[in-house]
Amino acid sequence: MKQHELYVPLCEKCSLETSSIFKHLTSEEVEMLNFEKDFRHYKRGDVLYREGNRISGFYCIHKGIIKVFKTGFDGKEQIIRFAKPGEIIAYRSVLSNEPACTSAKVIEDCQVCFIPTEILITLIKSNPSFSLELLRLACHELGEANSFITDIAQKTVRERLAEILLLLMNDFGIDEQNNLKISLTREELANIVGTATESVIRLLSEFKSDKLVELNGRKIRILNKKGLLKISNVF
Amino acid sequence: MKQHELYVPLCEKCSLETSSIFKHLTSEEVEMLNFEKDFRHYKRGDVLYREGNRISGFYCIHKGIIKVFKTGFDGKEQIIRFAKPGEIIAYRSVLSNEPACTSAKVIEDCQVCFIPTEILITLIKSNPSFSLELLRLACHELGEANSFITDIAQKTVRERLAEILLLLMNDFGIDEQNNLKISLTREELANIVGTATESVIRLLSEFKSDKLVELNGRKIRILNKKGLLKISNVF
DNA sequence: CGGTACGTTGAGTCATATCAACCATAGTGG
DNA sequence: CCACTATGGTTGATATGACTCAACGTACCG
Repeated sequence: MKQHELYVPLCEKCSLETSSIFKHLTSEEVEMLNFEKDFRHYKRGDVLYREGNRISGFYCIHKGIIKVFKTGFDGKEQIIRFAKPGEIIAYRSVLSNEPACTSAKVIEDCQVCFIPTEILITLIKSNPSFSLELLRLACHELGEANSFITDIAQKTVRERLAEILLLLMNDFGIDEQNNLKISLTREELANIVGTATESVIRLLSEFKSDKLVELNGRKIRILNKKGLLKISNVF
Repeated sequence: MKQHELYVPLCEKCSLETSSIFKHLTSEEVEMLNFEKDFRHYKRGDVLYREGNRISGFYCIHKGIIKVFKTGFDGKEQIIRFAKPGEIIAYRSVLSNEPACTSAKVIEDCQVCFIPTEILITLIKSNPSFSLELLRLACHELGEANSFITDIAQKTVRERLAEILLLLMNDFGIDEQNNLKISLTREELANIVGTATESVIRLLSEFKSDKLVELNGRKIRILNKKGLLKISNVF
């Protein structure tokens, strides 16, 4: 633990790099954040919090990737979103004053800052620009949720899978060989799309036959973006 | 128009009755609202705004019911939520600074107050309690959206229909004969559940055979709440 | 080496969508 | 007043997308 303290990232630097919601804080407020926050490390598979928990603060991702999901009736996960560096999670439960309605699990080893509820409330009360920024964020996420609802309700699994591949490409990028940078199990893919693992596998290999993607274990190389776009019916 | 001015509801009274997000405003702020807002009437079928529009303010419902929906790829509506007296719509687009991602149409004749964007921003900047209230609202809606996503992704149409009936019962209430107070076409029901009109019709008549509901045109009488609850797999 | 987690494929089933026809109702215009 | 049209509701027949179940391969790990 001790040795980590040296590496604790400074919020002022961090927010410059990530253009995060903290960009409008005064230097005193940033200092307070630096002082009050708790820097933590997590490994793939670690759980940050679980549905039903009361949470005493929110998390700002500094490094790594986290999946935020809900557990359905029969125990099946539904992935709601991912959080990557610069993004925050668990603020929803904290602000709506409800127990967490999602769980958060590490996909890629993480470094995160934990910021207690009181600090969040203090900032909201003292800095209107920060409030507005948070509101924008929440409203933006709400818009994305609405689109997702419409997609799941109306599109076929095939369309959704194509769309998700493109979305992952936009959100996490691709390497030099056009491989998706984010690495997910087939089950996780299924849990985003909202389908069975087997269906994802079958559709992926269809996409492969159609020269839309190339598969190497969990590596997915995007060969034909336009083709996927066409299948996904996004406009 | 002139004659309506007499009937313009006062925000101070309104917010007492509906315990709306405006409850923490100062009396000067309420006065400003009263002065700046525009009181409007709409009839069933009227459209308040459409997807893609830039909106110059948000609406607070005083009377009536509005459906908020997205239009999918093939023109099919997906109902995202309803708004009833005391609730506000379109604040999402205004705050996230994006064009509307939904449309809003009147289900039951409406009286609404239209409040310009500037006023909203002014209030957020000047009154932190109001910001917090708005944040709570947005976060709460986000939580509901997340549940809805999980439901649509994982439950059968049958389960969802049962769930929606109960939800409509909670949100809009029932009359003395246990009839749902809200009156929707079969198509609208389908567009909430995310299914085909014919499927809703068939399932409703199954529910009827199973003595769970009684049907009289658009009137739906809830006969067996526990039965529906069991089908819906809500816990 | 056995165990565990993940990936793949095949076969069979079922829920749900689609297509088509038909009825009821109400509003419209000539 | 009647034909006309539009809208909503219902039912039946048929097609099929997607799920489930089951078996098996692969790889990594202690």
